[in-house]
Amino acid sequence: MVGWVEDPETYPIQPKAHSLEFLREVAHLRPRTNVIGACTRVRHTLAMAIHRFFHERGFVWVNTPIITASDAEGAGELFRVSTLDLANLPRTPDGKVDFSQDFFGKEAFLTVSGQLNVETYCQALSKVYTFGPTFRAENSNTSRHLAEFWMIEPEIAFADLHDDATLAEEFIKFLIDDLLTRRPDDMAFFDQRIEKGLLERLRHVLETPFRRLPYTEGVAILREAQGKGAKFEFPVEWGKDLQSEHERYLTEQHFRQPVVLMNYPKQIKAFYMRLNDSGTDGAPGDTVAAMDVLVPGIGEIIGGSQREERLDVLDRRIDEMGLHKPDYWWYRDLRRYGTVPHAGFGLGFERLILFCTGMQNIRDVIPFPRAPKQAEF
RNA sequence: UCCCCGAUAGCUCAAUGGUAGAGCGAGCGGCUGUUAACCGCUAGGUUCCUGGUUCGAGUCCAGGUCGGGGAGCCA
Repeated sequence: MVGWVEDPETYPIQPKAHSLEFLREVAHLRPRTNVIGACTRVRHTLAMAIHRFFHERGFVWVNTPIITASDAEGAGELFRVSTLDLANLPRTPDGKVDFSQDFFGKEAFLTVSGQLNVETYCQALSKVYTFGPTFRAENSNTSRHLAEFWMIEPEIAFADLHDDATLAEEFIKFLIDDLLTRRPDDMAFFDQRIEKGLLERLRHVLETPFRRLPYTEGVAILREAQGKGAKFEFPVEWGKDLQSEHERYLTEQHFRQPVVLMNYPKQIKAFYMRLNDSGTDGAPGDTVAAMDVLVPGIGEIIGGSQREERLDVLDRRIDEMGLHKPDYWWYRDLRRYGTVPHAGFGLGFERLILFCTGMQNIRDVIPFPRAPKQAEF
């Protein structure tokens, strides 16, 4: 140890319990505390395990770009990347900002997902994944959202939705098992101080097969539960997305185990998800091969799908959703020049850490959280 | 962005509209084979900001800022 605390009167970290809220305000000093230290080691261990899981199975890590010119998924607000002088913006004749004079010669943003990019490498290398930072400019003020977070997105060729679900289940179980084996000290700490019963919860996930069921059946179960007196704030109706309370009822009350919900109504899912045959799983309307993995205590932790490989169907979906087809020219090319069925999913790294540690606030499991009005350190 | 709650000493929190306190921490001294120990003394405050009501505001009112919980969006 070098040096002394120059003024003990003002040194904020004391030999006593501090609130996590307070420690967030001293993010440059909080790594010296036991909780943040444990979170940081667990984060590292999980990151290593993620790479090992994929590497051992022949996946190739693809570094997708952080700066992108396409709002690929249409998912969420984007952070703009620009070198234009904000005080003196170049204008086109009709008064709009002239982005042709910007650094990239067009509008550019921070990525919201590496998925569309990683699909291009999936078409060549079969088993690939991304693991890197992702950005959402949404004004989300919750304990589960960050403006900058890390995401894991595997993509596998010659695979359908069930292959995807199997990969997701093996992935989650591998990570939990690896973490319990390599960090028993930190995990005992979390079990004792952060969430009583954490180890039991994780072992239960490890030992229980994930329950797969169609969205349509999930809706039926929820409506039946309502008939028996279960109260939900939001209505349960086929064709609407399930609310957090519905997802948590299924995984925490009804099944008491991880649940993979599959085959959602097409109108609530993204354009690139593969259209199912009409009536799949007895659905009253058209569905797509999408899945959400729900776990007790967190709710949705993984979202994935089989991708639409048929160009004519893909084009119809792009039109239906009012998207601008020319923006997706290279994504469509993947179908024009030979393609294979493929599938993948996305997992928020910090949400995984919450799930594995019992920590409550996502801002405590990333070293320097970025959120609305928060970028101090 | 919406709903609810909050902001007072370094930290965690008290304070019927009437002199701002405690515990912990800190400094000094004492005691003690201590383990988040004990005793005494001392220092430490623009009560988040702006405005308003009032003889008088930490307290009541309005607006704002920031934080927490929940929701939406989603990962």
